[in-house]
Amino acid sequence: MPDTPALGLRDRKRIETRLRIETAAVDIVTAEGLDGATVDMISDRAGISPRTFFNYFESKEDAILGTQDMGEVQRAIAAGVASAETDDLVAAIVSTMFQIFGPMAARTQLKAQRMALVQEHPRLLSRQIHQFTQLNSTMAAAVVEFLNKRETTLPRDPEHVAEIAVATCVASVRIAVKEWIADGATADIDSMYLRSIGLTRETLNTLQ
Amino acid sequence: MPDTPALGLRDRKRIETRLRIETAAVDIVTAEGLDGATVDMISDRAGISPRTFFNYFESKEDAILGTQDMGEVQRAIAAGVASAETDDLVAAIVSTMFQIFGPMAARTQLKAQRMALVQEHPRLLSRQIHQFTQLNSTMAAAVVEFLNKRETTLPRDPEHVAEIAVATCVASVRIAVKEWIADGATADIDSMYLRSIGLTRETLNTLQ
DNA sequence: GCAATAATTGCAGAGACTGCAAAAATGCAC
DNA sequence: GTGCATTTTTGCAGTCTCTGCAATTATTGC
Repeated sequence: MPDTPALGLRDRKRIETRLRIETAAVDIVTAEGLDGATVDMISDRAGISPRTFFNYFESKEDAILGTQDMGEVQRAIAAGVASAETDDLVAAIVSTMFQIFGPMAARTQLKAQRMALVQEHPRLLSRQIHQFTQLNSTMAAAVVEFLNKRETTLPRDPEHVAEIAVATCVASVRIAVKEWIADGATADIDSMYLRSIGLTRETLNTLQ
Repeated sequence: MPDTPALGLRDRKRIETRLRIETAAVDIVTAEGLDGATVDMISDRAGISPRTFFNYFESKEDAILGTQDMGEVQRAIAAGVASAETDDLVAAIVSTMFQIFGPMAARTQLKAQRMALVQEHPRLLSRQIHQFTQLNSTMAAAVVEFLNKRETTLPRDPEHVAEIAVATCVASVRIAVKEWIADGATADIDSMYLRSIGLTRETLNTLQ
């Protein structure tokens, strides 16, 4: 780990404010529904002005989803797939996703609450899919790297094959998470991971 | 084909108005960009009041995408997969998609223009993905049917495997279309279909 | 033609979001 | 701690999307 550059008061406050907004957003939407929650209400509970809300988030939906710095996540994903120790592509993709999103998903009440909201409100799901779509190309690029390193015979069309591979794995993670939520969000990350891999394998067998 | 029940003036006008709105929306967005185009401008060109615009479409994006009756499409998809003559699941899914969306996509200038817009504007893409996501469960159900009929050994988890299978095939269709657009939208539907199948096969081989 | 039904419209209003410039908070050098 | 530069917050005015409601107009079946 590189030295944390000793965040000053200004930065710490910013992070804290951001979290306060996210929490307020999720709480109010949980209580009042997606349309019942207004930016005014959220700002009010977070103790900021409505104008400041939009300094932190582009939209109400982003605040609810807690859109984090996607650049950060992108770099983590690329690094994760590239440095995977396995030669198994499915395992490389899925485990990278779990390394990155797993801790987010399972540890805090906020994240669990948020995931439930996403299942409940199609509009949020759509926005989240949009975020993931932006990640897909990064992941696909990392997968092409992966293939370049290990396979002697590359697919004829590595970029496009990589995109489909990513779509497949992402779908299996999404479905494992969906079931995790349906089960009351009790199981641990490892079992989600295993389930996700299992689903992918079964699907491949079925499709072949 | 069942007799068309001889649409009256009222219904014909409605269909025509709907089309005028879609066309106006696509034209103006093409010219002015997604944010440059307002509902007022679109309504104006379509010769209706802004209020009427919202009688036809829930949002600006829907007008641009020309959201058609999804119930119709859902039934067509279910029927298509169920009645596929092949035993090859990938072929069944992909060819059904092409049967339904192919004619839409390739025949008219409007549709081609629309597809270009979707590639260009991430916000539209995510909205469209969202629409497809809603189709996914219908398709997945049809796939489970398909598996029930043909496979002696069902996957342990047919519903979820079906969802992932659908996601995989949809992704390959999406990417084939994307490349079709990139190539200037010149190739025919058959070559898109073959390309889509080919991509899926290559991906499966790579992932196995 | 006439009544029933459906489509269009205007209007008023809520809510999301933006640009701008003033005010407050913070960081840093002295 | 004082003063100055930089950020952050905020208020305000304004645009745009979208909704409910009630009046108006068009289509239909009789």
